[in-house]
Amino acid sequence: MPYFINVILPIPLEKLFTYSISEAEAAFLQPGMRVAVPFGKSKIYTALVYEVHQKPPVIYEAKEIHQILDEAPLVTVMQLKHWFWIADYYMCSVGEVFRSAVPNAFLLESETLILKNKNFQPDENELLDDEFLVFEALEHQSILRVQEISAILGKKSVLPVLNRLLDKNIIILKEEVYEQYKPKMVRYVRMGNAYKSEEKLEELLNTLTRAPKQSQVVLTLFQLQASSKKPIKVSDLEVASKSSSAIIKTLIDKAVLEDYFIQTDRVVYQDDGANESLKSLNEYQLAALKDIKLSFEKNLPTLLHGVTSSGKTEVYVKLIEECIRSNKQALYLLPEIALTTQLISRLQEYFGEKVAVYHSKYSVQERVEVWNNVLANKVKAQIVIGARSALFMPFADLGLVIVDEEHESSFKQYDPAPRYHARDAAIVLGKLHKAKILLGSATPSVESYYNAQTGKYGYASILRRFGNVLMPDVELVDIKELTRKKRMKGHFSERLLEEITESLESGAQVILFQNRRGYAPIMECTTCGHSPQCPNCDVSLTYHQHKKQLRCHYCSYNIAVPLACEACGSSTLDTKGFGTEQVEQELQTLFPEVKIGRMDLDTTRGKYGYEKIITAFEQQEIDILVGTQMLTKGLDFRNVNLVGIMNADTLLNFPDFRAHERSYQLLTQVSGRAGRTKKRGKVIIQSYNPYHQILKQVSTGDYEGMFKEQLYERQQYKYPPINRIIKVTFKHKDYNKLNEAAEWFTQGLRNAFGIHVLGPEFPPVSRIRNQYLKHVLIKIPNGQALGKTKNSIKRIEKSFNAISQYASVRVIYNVDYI
DNA sequence: AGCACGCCGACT
DNA sequence: GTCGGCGTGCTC
Repeated sequence: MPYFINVILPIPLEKLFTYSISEAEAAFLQPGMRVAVPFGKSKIYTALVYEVHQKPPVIYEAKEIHQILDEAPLVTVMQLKHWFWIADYYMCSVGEVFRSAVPNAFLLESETLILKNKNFQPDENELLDDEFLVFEALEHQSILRVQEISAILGKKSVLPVLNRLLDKNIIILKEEVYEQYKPKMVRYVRMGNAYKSEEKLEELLNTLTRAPKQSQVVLTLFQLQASSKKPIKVSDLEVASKSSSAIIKTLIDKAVLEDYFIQTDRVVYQDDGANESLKSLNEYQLAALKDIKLSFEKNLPTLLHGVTSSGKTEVYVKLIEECIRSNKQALYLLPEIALTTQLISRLQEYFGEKVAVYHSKYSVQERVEVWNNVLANKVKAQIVIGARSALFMPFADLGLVIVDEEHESSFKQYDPAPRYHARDAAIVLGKLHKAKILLGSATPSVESYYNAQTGKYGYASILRRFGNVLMPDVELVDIKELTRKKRMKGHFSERLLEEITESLESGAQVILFQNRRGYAPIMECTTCGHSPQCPNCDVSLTYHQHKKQLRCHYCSYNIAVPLACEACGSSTLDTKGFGTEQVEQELQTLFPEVKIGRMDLDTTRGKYGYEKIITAFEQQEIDILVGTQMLTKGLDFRNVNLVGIMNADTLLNFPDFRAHERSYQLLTQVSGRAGRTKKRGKVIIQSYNPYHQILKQVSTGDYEGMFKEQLYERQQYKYPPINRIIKVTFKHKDYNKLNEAAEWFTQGLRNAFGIHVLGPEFPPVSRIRNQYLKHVLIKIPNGQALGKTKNSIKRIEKSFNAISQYASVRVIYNVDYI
């Protein structure tokens, strides 16, 4: 009786693939185990077993699997269920979910190796030049990679040569699969077998009298062994004996010492014994906690609306504590940029090594370790804290899901697929596990607040700051008037400068917010009006003074700053607009004595770039910190009492229906950085339009007002949360083909959904990396069945792809587009 | 998505 | 004449 498995491959194809297996393999394999399978003509992929069965495929012959990679399932059945939900809801393949859900190290791929055929002696004279080169290389090195052959021959196309050699029986090809994950081994040392007895040892020490360094090492090893029974690390021995690795190596070579390896975990928690007990909650936190629990009893996901600095984290900690007490796992999701050492070490103080961190800056191996620990339901990974991808951990028994900064748009993955919203996917995950779900924010998204109002979510709030610190005093400054009267110093109003001076004099720190990096977004010739453009994208190049470059923020194209206008040749180049670099520079001119730091994408590269700036600011080595929206998240600086927003208008005028909501959130969050201790903080918002409703709502902390207004507008224009939206993007390098294709597809959509289809339209940046883009928005009324709608869209796509000239146009779906 | 196959222009 | 450009179709 034949056996088969259906597997998930990490590729963007809708279907599962069927492979044949032996009876023994069928008895062994379970859903969630990995197998290596041949795919296409030459590739071997890692696939995940979805089901084992006995139904032979009808229209094709199933290939055999290459090998089994796991002894036990790596992925749980619950996860598979969750993956299928994500694939279905966000309109992508399960394979794509698979690809982004597991650590990269689990997805080994094959590499073609070229080996010499030892059973065959060719006549060298019959070989062509390039064939001989490869043959000769194989005489020296028995295994070659395709890439190496390409280097030997000095050309790219090696396949024809390899095929000829293959025909002549000179070489054999081998697909090698390799595990990327190697457990970390620590090297230990002990005495060699020959020297275990005391007399031998004495003999040894006598022979070593002329090698004092070596005998020192041996003696130190004895001391170390005497003081502790534990194995001795080579590195420890080296330090303790004040010797070098060369000396130890000599001893190992002489078999006096012997080294050996033990596997260890890379992620080591340093317990400094400062297990701080949880601060007791104040009355407002307690009240919120009570409300949360009431709503948990009704099995509702619950929104915790707590103003900035109200102590939401303490409430989370209480809930986590209860969760782990009942021996369940907890998931704590945060936006990437809020995952600071500050917060992690705080949690580790409470929960010690039970906390596992999972995010993109961790190495492949570290991620594998967290994965394995969660899968085995180990105590040391009972609490997983991480950015959005942490929700893909293989939880065995999840009891609590917390999504902090719930409103953050970075929870939505933009590229590549799956374009999921971590908050919503986490809610679904939580429901699968029957876990408690808490969303927290100082400025909830309109969606979540709406859900709380309509009873889909429970609701709890903390509307006081911790320790009764007052909300900051927000002052709006009209820079339109001031600019007209020429009373601005660069981009600073007098009011802002006054406040900065005052703050610095009182020894406090200042944060300045400008949501644009670089020096100026545009460089322009004042003679002819020409501005340098990116050759690959439809944008002006941004001027970065620090590096004396013009850069494209979309494709990283860059050139040196030109001395003269490339269009008319005049040297009248000027800049338009301003970014963080310029703010920093002006500030330095205005306050020459003051230390200024800048925090944006350009200064936070590298694993610890971000940390360094934050630490410097914390330790008050920096007086004024200029930055982009990176500043907004979860940073807790005690000594900041002034926050300045250089220009609120770029935010407000962003062409998107969420621009106002987002401005409110961003401005409120930045403002929240001011005055976190006793003294009341001050916020200055500069704007050309200080009478804007949103700015007023920010200054009075009127969330409710903002929400009502936004909801009204969304109702009027049929946007979320009233309707769902799916954004369809078309992408192609040929402008005309893209237009035609988008038009064709949209017509199909209009036939199906009528007026609920908007577009096609070019986005503000209509070409990126030489690919033109066009968007279509589909609004789906609440009553309309989502599944059916998606099916109709997929049907339209099918007939679209059947038109050969359109087939090369990429179609990208973004469900619940943000 | 890869990757092979196949058909066309530009160079040793 | 080959090399490599990319358009097309397929993957159990």
